[in-house]
Amino acid sequence: MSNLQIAKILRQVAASYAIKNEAKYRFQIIAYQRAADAIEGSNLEIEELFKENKLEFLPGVGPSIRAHLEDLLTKGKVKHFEWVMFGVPKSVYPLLDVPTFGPKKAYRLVKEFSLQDPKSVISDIEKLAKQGKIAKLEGFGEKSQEDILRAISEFRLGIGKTSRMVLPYAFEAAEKLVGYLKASQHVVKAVPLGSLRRMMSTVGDIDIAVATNKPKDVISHFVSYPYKERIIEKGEATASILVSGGRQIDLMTQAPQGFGSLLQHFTGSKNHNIHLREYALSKGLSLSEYGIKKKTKSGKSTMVQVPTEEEFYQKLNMTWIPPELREDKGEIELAISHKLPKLVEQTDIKGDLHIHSSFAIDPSHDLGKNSIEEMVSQAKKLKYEYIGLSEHNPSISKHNSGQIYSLIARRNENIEQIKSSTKNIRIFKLLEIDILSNGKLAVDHKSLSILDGAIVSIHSSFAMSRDKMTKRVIHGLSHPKAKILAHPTGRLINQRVGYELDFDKIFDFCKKNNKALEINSWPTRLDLPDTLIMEAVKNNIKLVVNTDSHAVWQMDLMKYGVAMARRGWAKKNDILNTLGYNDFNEWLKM
DNA sequence: GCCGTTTTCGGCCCGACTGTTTTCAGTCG
Repeated sequence: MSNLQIAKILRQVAASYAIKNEAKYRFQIIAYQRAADAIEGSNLEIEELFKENKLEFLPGVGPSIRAHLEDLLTKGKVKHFEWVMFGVPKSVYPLLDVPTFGPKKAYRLVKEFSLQDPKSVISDIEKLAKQGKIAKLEGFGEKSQEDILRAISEFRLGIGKTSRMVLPYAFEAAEKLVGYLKASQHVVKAVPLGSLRRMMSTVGDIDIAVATNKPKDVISHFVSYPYKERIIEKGEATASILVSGGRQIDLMTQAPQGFGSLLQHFTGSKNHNIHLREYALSKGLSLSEYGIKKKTKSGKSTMVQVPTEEEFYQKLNMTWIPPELREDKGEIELAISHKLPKLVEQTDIKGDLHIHSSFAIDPSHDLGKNSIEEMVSQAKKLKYEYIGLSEHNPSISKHNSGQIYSLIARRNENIEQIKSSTKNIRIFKLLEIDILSNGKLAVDHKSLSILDGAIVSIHSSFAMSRDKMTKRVIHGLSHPKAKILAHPTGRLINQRVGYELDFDKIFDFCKKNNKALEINSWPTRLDLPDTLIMEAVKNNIKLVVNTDSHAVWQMDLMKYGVAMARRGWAKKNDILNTLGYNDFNEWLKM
């Protein structure tokens, strides 16, 4: 059962509680929703966590829900869930997927019109709305009837449910909008926040905060955005629009002197904010996007505004928390005790080791677009100390091992020539080598011996059992020259989930044998994912941040890999390519 | 039902916006 399916069931339980007695089950509803959020947002498969007895490490899943999940995954049903859902027509649940429908509205309409069939309930409601029957109900009207019709039609078109954007695309979209907003003279500052600022690997909505003394003017400028499809809502301080492609953009405004609290609020994450606000409450403070409210002895409350985010956290006696950490994974406690780790920064990176040039090595996979010289020259521009050339190995179906050897040797000679005429940068002779389905490398020992090291990776036969795949990878990493496992999960964001690996075993092997895992910066890879980076860091596994560049411009993607490292709480000393040339070279030989 | 830098009991974030309403319910972030 997938994470999404499990989360959906938990949301149905929450909705059922809400339908039965919202007041009575208020906290159960929150608990089930929070558990659903946690499961949906986890990159790790719940089914696997369950098998490994690690469900308890999932925040928001306590003893009760954990026991229910165990029943769900072993028996396929849960007595307690059946009890909660008893009496709620099954036709309520499909409606919950349609925006603007919550448990109350869905239940009300299902009951009012005796709609029993979950398969047809959405079109049944659409028909009723078209017949004007919904507007006649008490509490409904023409406008809500129209809203329902639009929501259903947009739901059918997939608007709002479109796949989440990869980071660079989201940056581009946000930049375009910020540029447009800044054309208004009333905009003092405009900053993209939300998951984009936290550098999540994918971004759903684009959130933008504006500092202004004229919120009304800014909002009317915002909703006149030329690429707008429609206005979702428009108020005194905030507004939301839908742009082409079905993407939502949310805007919040705040006076410049209170902008710090808006930055904090709108950056999130939701769970970070909830935890922070609960902590503040225990100190007698109430937090919101407007500032910090303090109750005085007379019972009145005063509001303190803060212009910067640093001051916001400072007023709570906490260290400022980097946005990448704001996921409620322990950062608040550490900020209170001023013990947050110092995260790795892009300027710490001394070299990029996963570089594909256009050298005619006749590779098994795609060749780079630019020459070795061009890639090296770009590395110099980026102020790197070293670069690793790591084209794919020569195709094994087209060449025998002797031919493979001479292709690699020719590339090495080419590198040597460039080395002799190049100053201020060192070059490693690497290669990205396929781990074949039997675990052997696609290049033999003799060819490996003329390399400084090898990056190994999986590019075929993805559908393998977890056990077999783990053995395959470990076998591939066993050669002394194989030092780095590239894009370890094989995932492609929005395209495929990747293969299954037992990371406990991989970590163990890497630690004992001085191997490193790659954090691949390619926007649709971002692999390792942040949650696994966090695990790796906890286990003291060495990591390398690479771009996997196939062209000069792609070497700028390093920032995304570093962002993932930071989201995984990696410090400078967790990342091997922050080492100077000599130290890195030493490690390669280990 | 979850959770712990005042707590293993007793709390539980805070607000915007819309539609249908003369004061609020529902949904959303």
